[in-house]
Amino acid sequence: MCPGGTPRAAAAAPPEPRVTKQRVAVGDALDTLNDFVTTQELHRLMADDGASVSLATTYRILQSLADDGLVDVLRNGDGEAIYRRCSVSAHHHHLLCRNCGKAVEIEAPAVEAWAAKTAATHGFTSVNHTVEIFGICPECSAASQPATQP
Amino acid sequence: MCPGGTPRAAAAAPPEPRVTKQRVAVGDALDTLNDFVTTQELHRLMADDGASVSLATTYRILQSLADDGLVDVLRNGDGEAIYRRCSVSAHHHHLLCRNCGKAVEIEAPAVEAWAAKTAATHGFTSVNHTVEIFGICPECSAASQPATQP
DNA sequence: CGTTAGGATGAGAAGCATTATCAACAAGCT
DNA sequence: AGCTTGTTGATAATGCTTCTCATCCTAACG
Repeated sequence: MCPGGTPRAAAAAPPEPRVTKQRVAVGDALDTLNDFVTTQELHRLMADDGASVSLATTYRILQSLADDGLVDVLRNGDGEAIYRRCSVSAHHHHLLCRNCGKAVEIEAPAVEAWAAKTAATHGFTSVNHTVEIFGICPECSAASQPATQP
Repeated sequence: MCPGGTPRAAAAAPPEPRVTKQRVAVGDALDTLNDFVTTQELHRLMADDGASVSLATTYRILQSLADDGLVDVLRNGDGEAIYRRCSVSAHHHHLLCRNCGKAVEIEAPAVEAWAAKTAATHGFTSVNHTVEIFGICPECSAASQPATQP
């Protein structure tokens, strides 16, 4: 996820993207969110908010932000890419509610170490890993089990 | 992945799928493989092998097998579903080569425990998790780094 | 401050994986 | 053998993501 997987040789000049209103709109929209969203969801949110950014551009900008490590990317159960601006830039993982999308950032140094050690044991290099936990958060759990018929 | 997320009430009779030649073909094809494949890849492999199973059916059968926990499913970096018949039926994870697709099955009781504890701490229920490690295996690593210019 | 070059955008088409549809077929049972 | 019902195959449909290209706008320059 966050870790840079872009071994771009330090040769070409850093092509900084231009500051356009669309880029700002996407950035603002991400700032108002605490949960992961798909590109399409973010696009609709911006449309509802008055900002008009085309879907194609939304895809482009989110991808660009992800490449630069400015947002976290992971995949939901359906294989769709979901994005979120995370508060911590360090490597971390998530505990996600399958129902409402609520996300909790978690850190697990022990897991990091385990992953690195396991990979090394098998001789793997250029390693990265995905560790995500999906479940039902307390609120959704309470809401969806109001009456349990026998 | 493997864990059954199908809280199907124990009421309906167990609808065992019929033994058709297509199902057998998919099973055989999976047995000859040691690595994860996409549905499309498996479909082409079977076609090359003389077995003619339609693409739609391949999708159906793989999904069915996955539902029954007979094969492992996970997502590659592109979000595509990839399948593999695993030797151990217990819950486990994988160390995957990004280059050649080689997969190593790994077990991590400590990680399981950590995931369960973390979820419980935040009050999450119906929890499952994904833990996959991607990297470059020793062989690919050696092959792609023949000469290291200073 | 006006001009300019090239990256960025928008709208729609295109690409691709996956799923749905539905008539024809065949596995398993009596 | 005959019947019932789950399966299959071919194709259409769906939906996410990427590509194309004419137009627009940012950033830099004169």
